[in-house]
Amino acid sequence: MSFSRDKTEIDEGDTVILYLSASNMHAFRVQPTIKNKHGELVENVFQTTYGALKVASLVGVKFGSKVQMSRGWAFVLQPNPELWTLTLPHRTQIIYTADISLIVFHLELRPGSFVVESGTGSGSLTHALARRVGAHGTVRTFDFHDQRAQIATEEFAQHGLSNVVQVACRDVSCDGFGEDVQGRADAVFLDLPHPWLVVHHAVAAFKLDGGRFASFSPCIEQVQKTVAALRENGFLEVTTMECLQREILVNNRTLAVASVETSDSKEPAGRLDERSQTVASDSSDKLELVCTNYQNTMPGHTGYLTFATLPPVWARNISSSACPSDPDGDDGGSAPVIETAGL
Amino acid sequence: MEIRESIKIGDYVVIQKQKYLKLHQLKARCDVMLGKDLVNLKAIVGQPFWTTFKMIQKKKKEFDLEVASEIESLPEAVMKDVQSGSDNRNITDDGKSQLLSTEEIEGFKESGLSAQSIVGKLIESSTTFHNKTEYSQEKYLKKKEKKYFEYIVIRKPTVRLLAEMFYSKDPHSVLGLRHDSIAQILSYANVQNSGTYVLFESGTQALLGSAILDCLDDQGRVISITTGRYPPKQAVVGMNFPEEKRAKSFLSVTLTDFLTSLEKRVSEESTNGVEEAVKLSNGEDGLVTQAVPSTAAERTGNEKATLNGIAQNVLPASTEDSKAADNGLIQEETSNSKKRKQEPDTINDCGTPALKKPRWQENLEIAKDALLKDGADSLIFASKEFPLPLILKMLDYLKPSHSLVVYSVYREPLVLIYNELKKKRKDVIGLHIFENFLRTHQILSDRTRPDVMMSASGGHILVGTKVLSS
RNA sequence: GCCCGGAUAGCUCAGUCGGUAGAGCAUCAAACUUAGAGCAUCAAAAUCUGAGGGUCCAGGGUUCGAGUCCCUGCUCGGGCG
Repeated sequence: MSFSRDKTEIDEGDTVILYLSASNMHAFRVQPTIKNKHGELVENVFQTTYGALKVASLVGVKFGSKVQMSRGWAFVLQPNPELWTLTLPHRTQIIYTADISLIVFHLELRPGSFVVESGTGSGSLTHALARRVGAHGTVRTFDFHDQRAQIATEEFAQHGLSNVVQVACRDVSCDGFGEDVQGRADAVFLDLPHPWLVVHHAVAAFKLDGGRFASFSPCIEQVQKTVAALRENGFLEVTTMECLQREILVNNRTLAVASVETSDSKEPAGRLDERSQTVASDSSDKLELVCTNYQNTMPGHTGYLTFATLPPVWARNISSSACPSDPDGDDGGSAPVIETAGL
Repeated sequence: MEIRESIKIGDYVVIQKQKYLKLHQLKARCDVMLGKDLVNLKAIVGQPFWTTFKMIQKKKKEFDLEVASEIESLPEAVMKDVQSGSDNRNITDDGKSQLLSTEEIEGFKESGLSAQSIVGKLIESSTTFHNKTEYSQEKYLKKKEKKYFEYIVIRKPTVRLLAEMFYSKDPHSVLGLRHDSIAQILSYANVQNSGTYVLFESGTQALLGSAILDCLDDQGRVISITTGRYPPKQAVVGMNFPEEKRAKSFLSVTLTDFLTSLEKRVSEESTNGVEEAVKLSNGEDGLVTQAVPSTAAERTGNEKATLNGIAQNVLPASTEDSKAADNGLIQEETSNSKKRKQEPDTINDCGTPALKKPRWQENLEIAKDALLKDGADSLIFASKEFPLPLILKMLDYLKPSHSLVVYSVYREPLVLIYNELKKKRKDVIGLHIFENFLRTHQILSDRTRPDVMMSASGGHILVGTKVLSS
C-alpha cells in the first residue's frame, strides 16, 4: 500500500524513500529484520553516508518526517512514481520522468482505462501508468524475460498495485498480447527492440473504438519501420518527437565589480603593495547575484517517442487525411499550425 | 465494446481539417468559420464522433457538410501514370511555370470543381511538374492538398487535442504551456484519481484545471483559485465533462474569498482552542484589513490588490508569528457574508428563493473544509501573476511528503521563488527547476530528419516536496 | 563480521542549499619591496598577481538502448554489531 494517497504514516512492509539530499536518495522496505548471507534473521540496520538507521524505528513515523541517524539526519518520504523512478533497482535501462510524462499524457489515459505495455523492463513507466488509470483501471504488462517479470510482479505487490497491474511473461513479438487482452485496450505502449513486428498485435488488442498508441525507441531506424507499420495498419496522427529535460541550477554568487577608479580618485595609498590589491578584496565593490546555469552534462538522447491514434473500427477504412497520418510533413514554417508537438 | 457516441446540440466538438483544429460548441444555428470559409454544421448532429465529412460548396466561401464514405488521397489520385525527373538541373524559378492565371484558377474554385480536378488542371498546365523528382512532386501535391482540401473530421475533445489547439493557435493564450510541460506538471504533482488538488491558474484558459479534472474520478477534486469571478474556463467547458462531475470535482473559488474564508476559519479555531489538522504558521492580517467588497464585480476588481497585499506582508518578514485577525474586521466580514447569502445567485440565477446557497459559496465551504480537514495533496501554480505570496501561504495546507509544482513561462520568477523557499522555508526540500527541449521529427522513407521548425520554449517548472520541519 | 560512501592534475583535497571543469600544495612566469654582488647585468628573501597541468581506479557483466545500471578486485574513509 506504499503508494496509496490516503497513507500518512509508515507501516511495516511499506516501501519508503530516505531523502539525504536531492542527489542522495534510497528506497527500501520497512522490515525490522532481514536475512543475512547465512539465512539468519538479523536486525535491519540501513547504512548511509550519514550513519545508520534502525529500520524498525520508522514504523508509525509520519511521511515527511525528519529522522535522526547515527551521524546526521534525513527525511523519510512516501514513494511516488517520480521518486521511484529515481531510486528503483535497475534491471534494464529505464524510462525517466520527462519521457514518462509525455507518454502518459499522449496515451490519453483516464480513471478506469485499460492500458497494455511491453516490455515491463524495470517497471519505471508502469508505476506512472498505474497511477493514472487508478484502482478501477487495468495495466497489463508483458516482458519476455521471466526473471524480470517475476521481480516486477513482486514489486507491484509490495507497492499495493497488484489489483491494477498484471504482469505476464510473454514474447509479444511472436505471440501477440493474448486473447484475454484482445479488444479491451484503450492504449498500447511498446518499448521493444522490434516494435514494428507488434503493431498488428496492438491493433487486435485495441477496443473497437480504437485508442492511442505510443512507442519508445532509441534508434531512428526502429522508428522508420514502426511508423511504416503504423500507417499500413490504419493509424492516424502519427508523430515522432524527443524530449530532453534540462535542470536549471541556481547559485547565489558574489562578483567583484571592475573598478574604474584612478589613483587620484582613491584614498591616498599608504604603501605600494596596497595598490596592487585586486578589486575583489575591496568590500565596497561587490555584487551579489542570483545566478543560473545548466548542469555540465546531461543526457543528449534518450529515445524517440512515436505516438499514433487508431480510429474506431468503422472509421478506419476511410483513409482520413483530414486527420493526417504523416508526421509533420515538411517545413513547419509554412504550415498553418505545427501540428505535432511542435506544439 | 464499441460505443458510437453521437453528437448532440450543446456538445463541444473539435473540428479537424488536416492539421487545423478548432473547438466549437454545437448550437441549433450551427454555422462556423473555418479559416475564411463559412461551414454549416447541421449534418454532424446525430453522427458519431470520428465521422469524416466532405465540404460541399454552396456559394463562394460557403459550405455544407456531407458524410464522406471515402476520401481520395490527392497524391494517389493524381500521381497515376505520371513521370518524374531525376534532378532539378532543368528547372529554373522564373515564376512562369504555371500557365494558368490567378483569375482562371479562382474561376475553377467558384465553379465548384473538385480539388482533384483543379489540381489535375494545375499539373496539366505546369511546364515543370513532369521534370520534378518524385519527392518534389509529392511535396508539391501536399502543398496543393493543404490548399484545396475539402474534408473535415469531427473529434471528441480531449485534453491533448485542446492543448495542441490552444498552443498552435497562439502559445501566449495558454502562457506558453506546451503539452510536455502540462504532462510533467501532472506527473510532479502526483495527480491520482482521488485527492484534493489546489490549483492557482490564470492566463491559461483553465487548461491545467481541465487536465487535472480529466485525471479525477468522483473521489477527487480541484480547488481552482482564480483572480476573477468569471475566469476564462474554455478548456474545462470544452471537455464536455458531465455537469455532476464539474459541480462536484471542480471547485472554482476566487482568491480573495478563499483566503478570507481560510483566515476566518483559522482564527475562529485558534480562539476556540480547537486543534487544527493543518497548522497555519503565518497569519497575515493584511488580508483581512482589506475592505471586503460586497459585490462580485467589486471583488473581481480587487483581486490583484489582494495578491500585492500579501506580497508586502509576506516578502519582508514571513517568520513573524501568527496574530489572529482583528475581531472587528472578522465581524465585518461575517456580516458581509450574510449579506451575500441574501443576494440572488449570480450564476444559477433562476429566481430561486434566497435560502439556496449560490454555487460559489458552496464551493468555498467545501474547498475550505477539505483543506482544513485533510490538507492538499498537491499545490499547482501557473499564473500570469507572481505567485510567491500565495505559495508561502498555501504551503501550510500542503500535506507532508506531497508536492509543490510551479509553472512559469519565464525562468526568473521561478528562480526568485526557489531562492525564497530555500532561505525562508525549512519545510520544503528537493527543489528543482526544469525546462524542456522538445523536438519533432519527419519520418519518411529516405527523408527522415528533425522538423525544420521547433518550439523554442515550453516554459519552466519548479518542483519541491513539503516535509515536517520540526 | 556485515553495511554505506569515495577514487580524474606531479601530490593532496572538495560541504545534507542538487557546490567534482572547483581548488590548495608544488612548478613556472611577471610585478613590486628589501638586502647583496656586479657595472647597464647577476642573484637571495618576502609579498602579490598570473600561467601551465583534467577526460574520471582496474577488470568483468547487464540493458534493443547507459553521461542517472550491476558485480568483483585494489585502495581510502565512515557506520553498525
